[in-house]
Amino acid sequence: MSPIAIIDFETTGISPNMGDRATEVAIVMLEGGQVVDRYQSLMNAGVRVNSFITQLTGITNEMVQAAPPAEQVMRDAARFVAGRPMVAHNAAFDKKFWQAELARCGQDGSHAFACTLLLSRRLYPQAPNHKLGTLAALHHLPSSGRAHRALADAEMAAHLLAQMQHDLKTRYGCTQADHALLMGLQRTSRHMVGSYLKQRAGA
DNA sequence: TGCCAGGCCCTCTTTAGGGCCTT
Repeated sequence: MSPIAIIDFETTGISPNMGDRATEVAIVMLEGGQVVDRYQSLMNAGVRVNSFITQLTGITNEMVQAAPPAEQVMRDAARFVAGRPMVAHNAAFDKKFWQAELARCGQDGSHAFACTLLLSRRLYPQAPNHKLGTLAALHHLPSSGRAHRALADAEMAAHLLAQMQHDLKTRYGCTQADHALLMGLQRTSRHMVGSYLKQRAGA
């Protein structure tokens, strides 16, 4: 199965349209249910990090000021992804920052994003909620660092995706739990999930 | 200091409102 790039951004806020910028990015490459490669870097976009964000993430102004320029980091990140299909938890958020930060260095960010939040709502409707930490605890996924740091969250999302691929194979008989199947599943109404997966399993 | 977005999804819905999720 071809690799999938799972990405997570730490940022100064929730909206690049309102001037928020990325402070850290991590990308984990998942292949055959295993993490096979990682990229992580803080980045300096020349903006201040407020106290709420520092408390949430542990990322300080000093850390950001000492980091490489955002454009350099984003070029490296794009090179690392190399056009592979992408996944994030609440992908609408990370996709916005991926596109906004790449646009600042004149690069195209129109990658196909699958979303573990949307997929979780379809595969695990019984979950108490669909926060990344809750789902990781629910599935007894390994944790590898402080939550709300990019690499730890990207790895957690990668483990969640691997769990989903496993469940798609063992519970629903989907032998090809690839990115195309995930994109189709997240576009499927939750009432149609069973018939969609049955159709894909038989394909 | 306090505030900001936006797509998805549910329901006491569809000519709408509000919670969830991300930082």
